Amino acid sequence: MQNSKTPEEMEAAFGHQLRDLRLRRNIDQRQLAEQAGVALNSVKNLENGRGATMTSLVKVLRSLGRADWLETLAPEVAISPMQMLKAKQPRQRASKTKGNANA
Amino acid sequence: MQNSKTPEEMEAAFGHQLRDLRLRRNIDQRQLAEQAGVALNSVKNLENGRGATMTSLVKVLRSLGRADWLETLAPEVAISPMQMLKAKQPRQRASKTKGNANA
DNA sequence: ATTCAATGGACTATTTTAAGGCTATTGATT
DNA sequence: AATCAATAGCCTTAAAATAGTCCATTGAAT
Repeated sequence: MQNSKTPEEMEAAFGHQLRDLRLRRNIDQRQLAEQAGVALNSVKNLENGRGATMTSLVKVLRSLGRADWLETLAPEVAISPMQMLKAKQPRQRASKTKGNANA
Repeated sequence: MQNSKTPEEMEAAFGHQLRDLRLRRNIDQRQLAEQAGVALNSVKNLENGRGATMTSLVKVLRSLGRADWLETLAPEVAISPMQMLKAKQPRQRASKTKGNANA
């Protein structure tokens, strides 16, 4: 069963989490905006899910000390040190073979 | 020690993770764009860290089946059922008291 | 080695967000 | 209950992202 939230709702819910993080640090939007190097309006937009850019998000997360979260998206595949040697990765592509890696 | 990556680098690194997710599903950028309901360019921008909106990000994550990730940002604070009763939450604010919640 | 599709990059027009300021609410503190 | 700062919301301008198209590059399959 999928998540039935609309993208708008998801953005708003996400904004709530951002606000929680900020409130736990007990700083106000203005302070966060200053520290992050974005406009106060950008913080408002983020927290209220009214539209924002990745750049603003990254800067704000950084300022909140949660930049590490951005690295938790892709479940890393552990590879052996031996494989590591040949594992250069210049521009992978999706292949045409019938079998899908995972659904 | 903080993460020394610049916001640009972080965005690029994040884009890589997005691409990995897509490749594991073995779909190409065009397919992902269609499914997500965004332009091919938006997917390119996301994966290459060339600037994107929250909206595009949310739509793409949704399409990749990783919308749940968006809910993992704020480490939820478990509160007792008793406290739960008084825990309505209409518009919290940062307070002025000297003690910071956490650094 | 050749073929061909997937990706990167550029360009233009349009839409959206950032930034900065200003006012109205509202919550926390007194 | 009165005060005052934190937040929401709107406005304008500049900057940035979206959408659509085209072409060059390159990886994968033959």
